[in-house]
Amino acid sequence: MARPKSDDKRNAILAAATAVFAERGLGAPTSAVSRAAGIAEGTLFTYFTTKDELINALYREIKLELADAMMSGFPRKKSIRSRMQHIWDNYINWGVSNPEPLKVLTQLMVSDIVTAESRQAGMVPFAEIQVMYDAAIEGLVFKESVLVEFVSKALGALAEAVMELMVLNPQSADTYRKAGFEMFWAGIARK
Amino acid sequence: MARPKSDDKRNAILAAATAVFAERGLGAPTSAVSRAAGIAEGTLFTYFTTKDELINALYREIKLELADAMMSGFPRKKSIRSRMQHIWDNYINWGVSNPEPLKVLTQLMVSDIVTAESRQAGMVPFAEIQVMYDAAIEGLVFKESVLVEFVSKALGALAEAVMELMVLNPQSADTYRKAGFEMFWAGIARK
Amino acid sequence: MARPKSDDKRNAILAAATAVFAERGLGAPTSAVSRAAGIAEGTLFTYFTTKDELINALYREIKLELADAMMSGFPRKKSIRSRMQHIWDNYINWGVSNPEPLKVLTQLMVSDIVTAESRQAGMVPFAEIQVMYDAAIEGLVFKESVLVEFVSKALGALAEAVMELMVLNPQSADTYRKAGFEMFWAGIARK
Amino acid sequence: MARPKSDDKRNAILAAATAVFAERGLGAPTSAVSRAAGIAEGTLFTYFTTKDELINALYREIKLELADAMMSGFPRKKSIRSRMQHIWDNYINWGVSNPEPLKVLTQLMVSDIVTAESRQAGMVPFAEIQVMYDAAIEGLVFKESVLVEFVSKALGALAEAVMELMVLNPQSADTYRKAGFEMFWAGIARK
DNA sequence: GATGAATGAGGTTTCATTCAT
DNA sequence: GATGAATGAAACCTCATTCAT
Repeated sequence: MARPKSDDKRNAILAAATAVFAERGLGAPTSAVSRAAGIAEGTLFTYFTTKDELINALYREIKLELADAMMSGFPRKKSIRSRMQHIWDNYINWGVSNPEPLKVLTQLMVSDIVTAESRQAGMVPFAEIQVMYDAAIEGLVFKESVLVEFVSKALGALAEAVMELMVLNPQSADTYRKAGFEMFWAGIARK
Repeated sequence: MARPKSDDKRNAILAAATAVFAERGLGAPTSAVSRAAGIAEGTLFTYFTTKDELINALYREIKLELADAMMSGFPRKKSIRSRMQHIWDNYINWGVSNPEPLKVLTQLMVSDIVTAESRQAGMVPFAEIQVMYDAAIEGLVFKESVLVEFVSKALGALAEAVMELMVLNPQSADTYRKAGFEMFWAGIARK
Repeated sequence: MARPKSDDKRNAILAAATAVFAERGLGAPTSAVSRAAGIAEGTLFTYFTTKDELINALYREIKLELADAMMSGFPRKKSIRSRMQHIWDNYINWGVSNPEPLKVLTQLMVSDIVTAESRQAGMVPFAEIQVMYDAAIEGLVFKESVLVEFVSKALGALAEAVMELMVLNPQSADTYRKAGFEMFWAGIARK
Repeated sequence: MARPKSDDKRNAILAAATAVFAERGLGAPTSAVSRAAGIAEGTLFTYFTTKDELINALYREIKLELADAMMSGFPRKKSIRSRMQHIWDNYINWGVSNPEPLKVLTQLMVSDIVTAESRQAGMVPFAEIQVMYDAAIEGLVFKESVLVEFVSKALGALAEAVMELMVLNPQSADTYRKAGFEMFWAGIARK
């Protein structure tokens, strides 16, 4: 089935789903999504044959947006630490300015509805970051015991923790952001 | 006095709920839980008036088990680092040997069904750990910029990340565990 | 099965049922009745094998109370009109001072749960009134076209109407009561 | 524009509800209603969001039909007595030829499910009758002690009583009908 | 393609009744 | 006899999905 007519409509559905799922959880009815998108209940299903498919598409979409945000202005020529800091800052900034996608992503990450394929696909746009990790390991920038998958996992976990704290205590936001990155870098970097 | 409400049955329901929710998510039907517990559909509701109440009770229950696991053999007399390490190791061990409660807890933590009261109650058994954090900050063991809430959040986030990696790559389990704690400690400790 | 031990308990159940059904309708759960009666859920069923049986017993009970109230001080020696007036007044008084039984009775009268037998039984205590009606017809006190069953039905219908109005507009209570009886008597009596 | 919500279907549901509730009481399951209406269980809820709403709609519907029946051919130019007689006869005729709506209406009238708003709405189509009552009182056709609300209440109560008797003893139907109206009129009219 | 009424399986919860204690 | 936990059949209602318009 070729791509349906209107990309606008598809995007409206994805945006609506983000808002609705953020507020009511993934269990929210598709009717709420279509209403928020300003389309008929049935129309949703010409763009996504199934609620599960919508959820998987949403996962990939948010991951893509996140990757975009993290890579925008990526300082390819600067030091590993600078690049790392760039990723960290952009991630945090994105999360803080996009609380709904962040909240949905959090739920998506622990949901069984998201398939292995979608998770795979969600990692693709982060390829460049992976490449950097590998280079950093090969270039002896990271401790020898550190494994690539640990780097990204730790960064993600710490960033999420920091974002949650920032939301709870906005006045300490900068302290959290700095402490988080320091912990990350001290745990990764050689010496 | 008729049959008393049995704690065994209550526990059976909680155990069944853990297994069912771990496999099918919090959206799993209560009928699946009662079937798994070996009781009639209606019986579940003499122990928990509502599905939401069951979920909240389950949250508190798992938190309690986790606290038990983390505090068992807690070396009150040893150094902060040792005590920290103890908590870290026990948390990781508990998670690895209790994958179902861990999975359910992960979902519970991002679910709107768990009330603020339950979250409050879930923190009570961790009071001793909080006390230790405070002492460590006052005793200048932690960096001056570190805030208490950051300590626990970071520990939790890193531990979860490490556990996930351990499940995915069991052969690197020890490397992850060690790297995780090192990152945590380096990010927290003075000097 | 012989009459169970405690008549007190049986009466407590009946009284509780009156209160509960008056407030929540006949659809109210038996558990609410037993709670109001201060007994265990199961105990109710040693006194009434079935909810339907309880309801039928309640119907007969209320009818009996009503008959008692209506016949107390019945002026057997006075004129038909006086005796009629007595019945009318006592009915109205009973209804006004016993709103709960009245409300339940109203529901009982249109409910399919009350069997033909119960309705039959409910009429027995009113036998003396029936006798009076017959005598009045034979004695040419009533119009020749008036049929006995019409007399009692009309009295009941008008009395209920009057009671409802009295509850709505207590300040016109006496006007209603008087107008009601006048209508009844003028419609029944010869000349 | 998809299938429009059909009035036919709405009416079918209302008709089915009348039949089902007449036979089994207001406690009858909605599934019985939808089955009788020849629609799916869920469809009922696209027309009435709630069972209570269905019941309230049914109340207003029956009241409307009744008003229609009572006012058809209303002799606006004739005497008060003639108009009163018209209303009486039409009410009785409607009740006798529509036993199911009558039975349901009887239950509806004592049910707590019917809201104050619905009762208010149910009175609207009877406005013209009210106007006539007022005129009759002002024009000194009624006794001075008679209050408007008593007129309608008494008429309703007597008519219902008469209808019940007619159903029980069809061969005395005319006697009841006549006696009923005479009682009503004698109780109301001056002289 | 868009619409939204129709569908019916399935979900949570209630409740009359039973029966172990 | 009294108790109240246990039972499981409904009950009402929701919702993903289909399909007539």
